[in-house]
Amino acid sequence: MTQRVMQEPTLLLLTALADEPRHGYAITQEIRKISDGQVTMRTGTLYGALERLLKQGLIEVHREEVVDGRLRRVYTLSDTGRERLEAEAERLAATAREASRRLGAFSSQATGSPRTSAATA
Amino acid sequence: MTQRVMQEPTLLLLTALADEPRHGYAITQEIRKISDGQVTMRTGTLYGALERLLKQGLIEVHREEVVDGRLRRVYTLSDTGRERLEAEAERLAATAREASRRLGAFSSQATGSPRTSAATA
DNA sequence: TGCGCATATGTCGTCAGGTGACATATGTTG
DNA sequence: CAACATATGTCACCTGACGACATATGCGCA
Repeated sequence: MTQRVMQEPTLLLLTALADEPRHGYAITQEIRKISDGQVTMRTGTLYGALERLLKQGLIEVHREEVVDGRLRRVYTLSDTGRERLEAEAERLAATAREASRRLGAFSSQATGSPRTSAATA
Repeated sequence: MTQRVMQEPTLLLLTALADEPRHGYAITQEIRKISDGQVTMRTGTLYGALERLLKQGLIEVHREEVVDGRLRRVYTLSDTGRERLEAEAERLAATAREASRRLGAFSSQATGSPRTSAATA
């Protein structure tokens, strides 16, 4: 099946829906909070992603409410989305761990020249 | 500077160079190992990424050797690349942690197998 | 009264980066 | 000698993120 690896903005979006349902604008605010102010999801990314994730069944429309005469859609994680987010988070953590481990492994042997010394040129 | 967030294949590539210098094909094999057999980096991604990362100064040509009459380039992480990888790994870990935390917060009220119990009104 | 800002949803063109298919060449093994 | 691992490389295509723009309401304040 080899599905494409989820990108971070998408992952942040799903994370923003992990604890409770939210509507679009609230999601952008939540993402800013999650990323400690580092990531501002533009509406172009947001609404495109929402549509895509709906189609993929990772999120669902929790309810629709009318506020000030305008339709507001509140989204929620689907069961599939929840499972997927769990898997992605785990995989991401593993990748990050491995990167840190290797970086640490290197710095521990300090400036040791790589085993394979210059073999011609 | 608002640089684009690094994608996972790129991060895996840098990780594959974190402990010791490697040439292209060795990198793909290492990535497979790192990802526990889940990610196979195609040559299209690989050589494109290598060129890009060279241009960005995140990796360097460690040495060039001639094997079987063919040029083989061995790449290594630059100091910048090492710092960048550290930062990315940290950020990734934080994101993954936050996702898990929120998922956990939710599942604490609905622990057990993810049932399709649509309690959502 | 109206100006700017936060809130709020949405569209569209552009672009970076990843994917998959293809090309090419040597060494090894059955 | 066929098939496969090793090895480097190109290219067209597509997805998804980005940035700019459009639009509309409520609210504070000058």
